[in-house]
Amino acid sequence: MINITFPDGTIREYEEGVSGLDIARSLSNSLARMVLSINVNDELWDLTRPINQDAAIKLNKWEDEEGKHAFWHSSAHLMAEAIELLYPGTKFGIGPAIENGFYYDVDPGDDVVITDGDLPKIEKKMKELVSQKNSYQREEVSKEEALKFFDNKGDQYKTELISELEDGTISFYRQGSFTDLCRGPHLADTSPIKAIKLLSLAGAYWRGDETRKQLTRIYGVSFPKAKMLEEHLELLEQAKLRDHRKLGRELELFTFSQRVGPGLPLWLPKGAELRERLENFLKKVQRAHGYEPVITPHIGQKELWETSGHYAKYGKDSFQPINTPQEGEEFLLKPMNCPHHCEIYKFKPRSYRDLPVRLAEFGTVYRYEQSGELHGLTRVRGFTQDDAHIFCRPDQLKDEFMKVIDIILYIFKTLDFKDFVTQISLRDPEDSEKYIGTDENWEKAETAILEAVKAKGMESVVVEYGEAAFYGPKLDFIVRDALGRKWQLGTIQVDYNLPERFELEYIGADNQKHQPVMIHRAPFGSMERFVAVLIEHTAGKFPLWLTPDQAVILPISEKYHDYAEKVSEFLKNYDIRTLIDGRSEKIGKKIRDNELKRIPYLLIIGEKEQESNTVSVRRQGEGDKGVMNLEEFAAFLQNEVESQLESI
RNA sequence: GCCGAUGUAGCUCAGUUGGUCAGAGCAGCUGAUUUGUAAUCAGCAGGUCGGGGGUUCGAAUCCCUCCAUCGGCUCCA
Repeated sequence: MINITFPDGTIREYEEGVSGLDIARSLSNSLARMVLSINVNDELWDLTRPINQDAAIKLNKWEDEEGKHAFWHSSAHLMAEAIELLYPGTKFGIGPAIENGFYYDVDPGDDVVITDGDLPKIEKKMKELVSQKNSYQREEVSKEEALKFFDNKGDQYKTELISELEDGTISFYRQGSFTDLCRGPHLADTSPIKAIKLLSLAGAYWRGDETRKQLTRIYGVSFPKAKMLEEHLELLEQAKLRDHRKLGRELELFTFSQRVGPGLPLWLPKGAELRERLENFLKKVQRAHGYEPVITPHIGQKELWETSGHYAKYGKDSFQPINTPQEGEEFLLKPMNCPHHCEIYKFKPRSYRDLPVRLAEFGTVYRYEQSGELHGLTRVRGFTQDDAHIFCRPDQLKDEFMKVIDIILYIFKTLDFKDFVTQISLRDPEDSEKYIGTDENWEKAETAILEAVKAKGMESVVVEYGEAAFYGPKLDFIVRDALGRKWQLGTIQVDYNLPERFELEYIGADNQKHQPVMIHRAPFGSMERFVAVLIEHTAGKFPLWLTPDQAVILPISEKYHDYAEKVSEFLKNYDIRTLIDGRSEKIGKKIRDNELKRIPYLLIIGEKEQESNTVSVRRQGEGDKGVMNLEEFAAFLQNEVESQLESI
């Protein structure tokens, strides 16, 4: 007999060789039906794998990540089986469970192309296979056997994977006619997989390497209940309604023009209004934190970026130099603002007493992103960074870094961004070629970030190696869009390299020259990306202080149209933007209902209101706020905006 | 850049196997209506069917090519 310890601490005795499924059955039949995988001493196991010693276990159901993982991983194998039957000779890459479903990378051979239209066929085959209730069987194999098996099959992808594994750690899983190299765990059999949907198809380089073959990646999702699939698909549909590209057009915030060029957004009046409100908000915050605004041109001599090191690294893949009538003269559209700001720092000798110098600019930059990378407003070729560079003494670095963290957290809080991830991006220790600067400088910069983050008590921060900028490590703030894709917004980067390259200095208390440290930072990241994510987070219902049109004026008949115009003009003086409902408006547009719903205030005017120089105020979703004269309303609204900002 | 898909009026979409297939709704314009809030009525106007080539007696429909967009991959200063 062996002792099995449950998560709640209770211990029960079982026969040696008992399986997770046996244990679940011993507790209740319904549990046995719902359980999908098991943790044995914190290792993920199959339910059917025998337990031969005392162990602490946890049974994983659908609700547990580990349960879902096994479910989707098994679904991936099932899909592979279906594909192998439909496309004999297909070779398989990897097929993992992912956050929302699973995929498998397959190589059906050079003459075979799998397209969207084939997905239903594969789906159907999978469902057939499910009904066979094949079990997933684990088998430990030697490296030699494993290599031989896939060599016979001619699957070079699997043999490549196996050759990197250590003998004695290799296992196969079989279900039906399909055998895969796999660590597991898997479901006991296919029967729980009740609902399957293959979602999309994409090319994916083998092992993520651009120089290697591109396999066909098939994405799918599966569920234990048909209803759950329906709900999942419904959720995806809902998310599409919040897509910033759709709302951006509907709300008339921004557009693109093929004639202007891909990735070059055109901000429409309302979008520009929204953006301006955001910029003003940030300017106010920055003023309070000792930042000084600067303005620099959109181009600069190529030499600037040769000095910074950017040209050597990105020159070929950038917008190419601008030539002038002067032979040999070359300018670049600026892909970043740092060199310009460095030159501003150098404008005059700096004393240690002057530091930190914080130079801020909404700087528009141009980067030639790969065509396939462009994405609405989140990835564009011309965008405006809410950029600033802080030049400080080494002893001020940690404190300055922490202050920037405060600003970013404040802004995220203000805009109600709760679901963000913070990530420390360090260099890849294996690949020093990718980075400029000395090891010593990198050490210092990385240590500074780690210390600042620690001092801030940021616990959930993730450390990623190889994600650093080529000139320095950074702390990134990452937010998800409507469809769950991650986008980096705020960023803070520590840089010892540019100060060196630009020979920045200050005179210390010892009357000697010293080199300042530079912090690059952008709380929004870029106005474009930030607005995109903001649109998706708010579904186009912006907070009052940001919303482009804060009130809609409704004259109940044409007679009051002139008065409506007057009200609108009056409120403009208070920075309150209004729309006039067009039903009674001879010239003008009728406001669509869904648009009207997004405007927070409704001002109704009729005879009574016109005579008394007032408006009847309604707040969307809250009802009547009473009759107010125009000054009162302006004050009321401004008050609301203030209190909204203060309550943050 | 790579893989797959898509591209018909400002927007959302119909257009079966190539032969009145250039259509509808919304938006727009012109009249009428004057309404205290999820679509007032009538009429008009809108498109080299993404661009260019080709096949055909005939192409929105088939083929080639370029462009843009979408889903991914790679990239992301």
